[in-house]
Amino acid sequence: MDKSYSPRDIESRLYAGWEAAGWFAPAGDGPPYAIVIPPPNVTGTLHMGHAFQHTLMDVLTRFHRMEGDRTLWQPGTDHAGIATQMVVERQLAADGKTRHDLGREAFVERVWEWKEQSGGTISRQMRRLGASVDWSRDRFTMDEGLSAAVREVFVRLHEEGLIYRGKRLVNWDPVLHTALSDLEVVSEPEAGHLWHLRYPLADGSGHLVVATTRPETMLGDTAVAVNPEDERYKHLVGREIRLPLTDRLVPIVADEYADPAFGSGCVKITPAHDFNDYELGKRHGLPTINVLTADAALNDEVPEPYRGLDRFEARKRIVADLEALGLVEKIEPHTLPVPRGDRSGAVLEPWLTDQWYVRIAPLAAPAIAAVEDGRIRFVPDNWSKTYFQWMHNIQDWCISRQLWWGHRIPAWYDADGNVYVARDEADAQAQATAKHGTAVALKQDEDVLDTWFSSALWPFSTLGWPQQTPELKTFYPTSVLVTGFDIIFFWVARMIMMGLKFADEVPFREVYITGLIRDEHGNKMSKSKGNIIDPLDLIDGIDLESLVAKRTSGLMQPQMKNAIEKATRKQFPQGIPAFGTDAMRFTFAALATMGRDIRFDLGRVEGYRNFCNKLWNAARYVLMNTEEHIGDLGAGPCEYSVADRWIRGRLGAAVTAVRDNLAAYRFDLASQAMYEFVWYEFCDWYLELSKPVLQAADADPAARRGTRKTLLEVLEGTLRMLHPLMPFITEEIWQKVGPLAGREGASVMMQRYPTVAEFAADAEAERAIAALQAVVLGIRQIRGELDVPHSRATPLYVRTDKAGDAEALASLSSTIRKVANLESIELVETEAALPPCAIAISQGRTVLAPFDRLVDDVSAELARLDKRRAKTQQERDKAQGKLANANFVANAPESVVVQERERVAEFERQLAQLAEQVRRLSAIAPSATER
RNA sequence: GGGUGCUUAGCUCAGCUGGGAGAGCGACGCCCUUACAAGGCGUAGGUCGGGGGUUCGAUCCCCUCAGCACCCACCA
Repeated sequence: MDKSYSPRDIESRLYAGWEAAGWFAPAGDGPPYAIVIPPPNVTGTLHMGHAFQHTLMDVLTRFHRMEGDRTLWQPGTDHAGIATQMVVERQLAADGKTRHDLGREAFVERVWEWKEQSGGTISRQMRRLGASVDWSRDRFTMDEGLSAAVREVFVRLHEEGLIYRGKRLVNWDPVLHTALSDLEVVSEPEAGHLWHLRYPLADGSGHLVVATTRPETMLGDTAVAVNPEDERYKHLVGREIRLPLTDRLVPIVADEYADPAFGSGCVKITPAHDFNDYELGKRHGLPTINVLTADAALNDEVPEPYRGLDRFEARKRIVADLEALGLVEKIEPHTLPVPRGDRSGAVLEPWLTDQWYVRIAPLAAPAIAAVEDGRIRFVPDNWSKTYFQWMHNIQDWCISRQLWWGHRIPAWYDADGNVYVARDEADAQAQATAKHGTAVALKQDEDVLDTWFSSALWPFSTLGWPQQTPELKTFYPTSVLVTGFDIIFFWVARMIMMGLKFADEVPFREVYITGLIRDEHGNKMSKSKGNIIDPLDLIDGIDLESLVAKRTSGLMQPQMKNAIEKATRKQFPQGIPAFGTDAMRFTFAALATMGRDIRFDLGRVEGYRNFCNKLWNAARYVLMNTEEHIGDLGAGPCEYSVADRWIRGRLGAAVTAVRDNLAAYRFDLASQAMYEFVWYEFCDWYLELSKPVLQAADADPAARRGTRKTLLEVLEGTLRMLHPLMPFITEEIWQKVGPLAGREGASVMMQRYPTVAEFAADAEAERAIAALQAVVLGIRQIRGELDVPHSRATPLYVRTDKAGDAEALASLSSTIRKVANLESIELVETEAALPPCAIAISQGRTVLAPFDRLVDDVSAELARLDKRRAKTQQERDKAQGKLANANFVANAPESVVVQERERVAEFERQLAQLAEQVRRLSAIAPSATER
């Protein structure tokens, strides 16, 4: 093995082997365990959020596979309607073309081509992550099977009256030319104005002042509203306004919607272009006058001079014209929420169009109940509140999109405008023929469905629904969904509704909501901020120039380039080193704390890269000490030392901790348990304790065999424990260690996950090693604080009050001497007869080393002792203070009081010892004490 | 307006049902001890955001204030 771990050479080789062997597919007859992947955009690339979530899903998948579960991680991709269509349209735009130049059929063909061309990227990247998805079951939302599921659901919902078509006000994107659902609207406050306009009364007796942020919509006004309780205007209700710039007379209506405290208390009402006005218009039977085109320019409903003007152009013109007429009272600056499309960024318009909707309340009720009664559990639980809040206020879902890329709505129209919803055209034709008594020409609806419509079916459509496939029976409901909070409404809620409706069961038992990966300053990672880190660059590394180029190319706002370049050069002066997949995965797991966003810290990755290296070198040590002796292992009896028995038990404890934490989705604590066991117990202690046995010339062969066996078995068990988090390095090492440890099988990934039964605790060994550790830590502390090198050997005296220490230390004395570099170790009853010593005190034990063997000057030791004294005194005073409180003694549980008393006694003992020590040392160096 | 988080060491974060404040990175000192300098050993550093309450006892429970972040709603 090489001296340091280099992930590059091994990772892709190992993955290819696993995949070729078919080990990612569900196997065996254990209990089913299934996760469906949140399908990434088929034309997308992997970002940090994917890498994070995929890591966690893979940890769960690999763990359950090793448990013997029939484990399926279902992969697939999403057609991502708008996003994908936009990409291809942008490509066309580069050639100066639009999709209309190609026509629908050719355009869709072109998108399929792009999908074929770029669709493999995300799969390749997932392979680099080690994701053990069952590629043989890879699905795409526009596969024929999944498309059939979409049509089936649409038709059934329509049959039940849960899908309807209607002319309603929708969020219209005038750039993309499509309707959007409420969820696709992002409203941010933006600076604007409030125009106070004078609307003359029809009888010429004066005017009302209305305040508006959208003066251009006035041409579509059909009323002015005042509050019914507003004394100022009560008498005007029912009278009319002469709408400026038009000839129209509009009524003054009374409605609660008008807030007397806002502006003048009068509101202009434009039912065709405002959601609130639309509702008000319905209440009052007002006409709706649509004054906008699909491009959000003024249409022919408005007076001639304004026709064809863009909405913002029209705004200027109308305000100017009103000003000329003396009808503008004042203009105030005003901050208002501006609705924009989440993809296009265009300012949206409420616009009257025919759209398809899902009547959602009947679907929402059972979905709410499923979470309320615990059939679905959110982790962390507080996300269920978010879910409930949205579900209780849910609005009908606009599912039609005026796009070309997506599932075409399965509805056909005849010449009379009758609609036939059907699974296919033949069925629609049959319906039409029945109605008309003869075959008629039909035309399919031009619209496609919202991408999330097909995503909502993902947990069962990928398993073959509506066929009752064996996979569906086995793996539905799936075990857990791992996803981000940002798509709880878009996706999670809708899967629950559709799953309950069509698969008769919840789609998953648990929903683990991950935090969002942010940069080191807590900012969202985004291309435009230039703070993106490509997960593959963490794995393979990247030099500074390439990183800068990557971050500054293709920017939407080129003026950001310099700032981004500067920040990047400052943050990564050396670029990013190659950390390897396992280090990155371990980092994600370690950062996966509950309910919190994650600031991605490169320092952590480096730390876990070092951890990989540590494991690698520990394995080197084990192999160096066992490989040549493998034949001897079975050649005679084995004798297991205290340390051997201890480390087995410690591994068992770590396994328990990992299992418990994985069950609770505490990936952070699971990774911590792994880290601490490997580094602090296995490497720092056990490997050191094994050296005296293996290296001493006179060691007992049986003891050597015991230690060699333990090294192999504990390392092998450790590799299995680590494998779900660090698949590559564990596999690489296991290929050598597994067979030596007597394991059969071709891969660690197909081994059983370790159990506590394999690595049982040994209380006696724990006690003995605790004594050993106390002694070793004592002399280390003395040497460390006195700046004495480890190489300076010394005799050591130990005084102990702990039962069993004497035997333990006696039996371990040669080991301790070697590990701590001691000339001798001797148990003493009293310190009186000892030479002047440096001292280290721990609970119940005192370690002493003749200080003249360590340092020349006693003052250093006296300074040490004084620091210790101050610290100990502080602790004692604190404990004593508690006991001085009569209420504490009276009310606290007996055990707590006893514990506190014992602490005081222990501190007193230590203080006395320190004082005695000072006295003795001062005797040889009086000058030092008189300082 | 409604809701949800967060505030603990210089930085990034743990801290389970209230009883002696932890880790990683960074800092400092010593050590090239034949698995590992991507290492070993040791040390320093915190009034747990402020205030109040409950309690014998609060980082933890309650109230309140401040700051930060996010989600939903959207008074023209």
